[in-house]
Amino acid sequence: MDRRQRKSREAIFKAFTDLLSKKSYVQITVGEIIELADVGRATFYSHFETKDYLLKELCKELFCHIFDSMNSEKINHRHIFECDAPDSVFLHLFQHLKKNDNNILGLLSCPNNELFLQYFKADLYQLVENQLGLFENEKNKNLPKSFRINHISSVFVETVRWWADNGMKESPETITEYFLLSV
Amino acid sequence: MDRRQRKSREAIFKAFTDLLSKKSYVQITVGEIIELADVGRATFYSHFETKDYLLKELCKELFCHIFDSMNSEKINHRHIFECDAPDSVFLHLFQHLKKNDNNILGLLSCPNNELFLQYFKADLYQLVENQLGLFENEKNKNLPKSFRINHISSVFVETVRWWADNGMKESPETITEYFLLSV
DNA sequence: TTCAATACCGAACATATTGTTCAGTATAAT
DNA sequence: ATTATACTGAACAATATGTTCGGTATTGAA
Repeated sequence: MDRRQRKSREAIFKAFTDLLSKKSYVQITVGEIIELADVGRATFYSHFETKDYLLKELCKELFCHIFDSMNSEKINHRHIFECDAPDSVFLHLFQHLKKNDNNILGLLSCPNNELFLQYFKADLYQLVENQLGLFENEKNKNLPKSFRINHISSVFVETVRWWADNGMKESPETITEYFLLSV
Repeated sequence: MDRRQRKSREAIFKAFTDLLSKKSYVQITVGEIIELADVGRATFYSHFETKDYLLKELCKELFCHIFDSMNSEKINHRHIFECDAPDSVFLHLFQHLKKNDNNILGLLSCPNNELFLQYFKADLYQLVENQLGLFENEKNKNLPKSFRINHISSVFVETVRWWADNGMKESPETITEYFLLSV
């Protein structure tokens, strides 16, 4: 990719995430983004069809980052620890969220974040589906599969939201425990 | 209240809910509402500060309706059945939702419904808090109270959302069972 | 019935945002 | 050095929001 393109793209992302830490998605205008990113109006629209697409792209980047680093960490850990604890993948996710890379938590807890949650959950569904066996017990074994996937993903998101709304005082380990106890 | 006021107000509500059954909240413009309601622009703004306030008022009316009728039904039932089944209040809620009064389900499952969910949950929290004892078990008894209230309310909302997204094929009784098994 | 209060009308208005266009300029790759 | 391509920035049309105001119609009370 052309260096100019990359620079513009990154400037827009940076401006966008900076603004997201201050106000909610719907309150942010394209005018603000390009002013902060210091790029021309036409440049913005040559990169992103609309503001929604920008959010979509941002989510994609975030999840690539989180899931990739999660996978690589998992592979690394496998060399150190023999055990592959059932909850490790969610613990990792909570740990990444605590770092709050790129204001992802702001997106989770701000109003009018439905669009973001949609993307977040879509990725989460895959993860949960792979780990579905871990959550099976006497009570839930007869519930429809799609119901259980939706349920577990939702509980995860809501756990993060509660955590964020209450100042993230608990450690990732504690939150993982809360999550596993309530799911 | 002046009859004219009442008529305008109801015309606006009706137009709004009609539009909500066809498109999502953000896609609806004030212009469309007043055209369908057949009221002047100034009239709309003399009734509702913004479109968001209109949604807020609509939610308020819906919940008053649901909660009130729930309470009155509960009182009526108490005369017939001696038993006050622990799940009855949620079953009642599911039943009301199945009727889909005023396209409330459209609001639940449409994109960009965060604002509505906010109001929905706020009312739900009260209900859940009152019924919190019903959900206590060995696993969750040590979790923070606010976490549990948020958890149960979220699971309720997500259960309804899943139900609606899958065509509401299950009966309110079945969904109540799903809810109670997974919460 | 009369009358004062008030809700409504509707058009015009200022303001803000979105997304497009285009001619000119700067930068990259080869 | 040349060609291709990305950026600029201002202008533009289109759309939506929320306000204002003079005139009209309805209401509720005397």
